Amino acid sequence: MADRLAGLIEDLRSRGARVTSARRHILSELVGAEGHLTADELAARVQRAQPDLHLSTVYRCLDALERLGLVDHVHLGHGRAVYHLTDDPHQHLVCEECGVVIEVPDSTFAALSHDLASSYGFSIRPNHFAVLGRCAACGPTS
Amino acid sequence: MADRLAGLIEDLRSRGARVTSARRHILSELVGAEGHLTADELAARVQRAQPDLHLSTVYRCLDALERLGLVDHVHLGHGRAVYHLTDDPHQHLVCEECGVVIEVPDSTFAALSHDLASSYGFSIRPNHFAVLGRCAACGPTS
DNA sequence: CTGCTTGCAAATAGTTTGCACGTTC
DNA sequence: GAACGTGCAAACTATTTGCAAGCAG
Repeated sequence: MADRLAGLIEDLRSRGARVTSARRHILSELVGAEGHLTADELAARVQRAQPDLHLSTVYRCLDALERLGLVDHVHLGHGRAVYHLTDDPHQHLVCEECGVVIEVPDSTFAALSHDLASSYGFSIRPNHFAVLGRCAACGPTS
Repeated sequence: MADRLAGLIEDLRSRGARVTSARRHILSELVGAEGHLTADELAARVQRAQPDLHLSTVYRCLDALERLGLVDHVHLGHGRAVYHLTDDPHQHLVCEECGVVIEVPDSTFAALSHDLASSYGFSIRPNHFAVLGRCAACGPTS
């Protein structure tokens, strides 16, 4: 876990981006949470250690990290986006009833991805879409 | 086409909802456009015939129509939602580069839907998610 | 006529931006 | 010390809501 963070920091540095306190904390929280954090949540968590970190800084950091390819975001339907690290590729199932987010391996979408490529020439962007529906606990759509 | 509109109006009436000028126009535009309209676009089109129709009314109408099951909306990633009629079920592929929306039949997702149901007990909500990626014209993710 | 609908203005949520100051390399 | 990053306030976009007036049933 500490190794993973160290690797990410190293990535940052090696691509010529500056390693700041805000970025270090944000990456650290993302590693700790294993993804799925909104900008809000991320700000709240980092602020426990660094109270004057502003929400807009979180957005700018995430934007920079995304541009560098370390982070990606997914829109979960009703506005708010969640951010996660790009290593450990996965897709998201979101329950519209209870809001739970289930991670599923990329391989689940391999067949679909292939079909869409051959039928429509369309390339799915990995890690960047959420599938909406209802989870097992909430039962099928009534 | 006129028949389709008449059927929708009838649906409205039979479920006890009031048939207003705003609702009639909105349904008419949705039929004419074959879906994929944002609230903005919808307002602009209806305003050609009924200039004082307010955007908030469009949202309220769409909300009512959605509650009645005639209309559904999809979030295309960066905020704005598009609305479409619920008959003629289909899914949406959205190109992140050029924004084009490609409709594909529900059947394309049948296998995925089945897999997710059996592996995770998760029921995909039909017609309510968009798949992001890149269209044939824009080429695969660089 | 009674309540569902609408127009309008103002509020909200999520995110972005301008600018002056602080920090990293 | 030059360029990049951050804090803060204000702008912006998409959508929702309160309220008084309007129209459908």
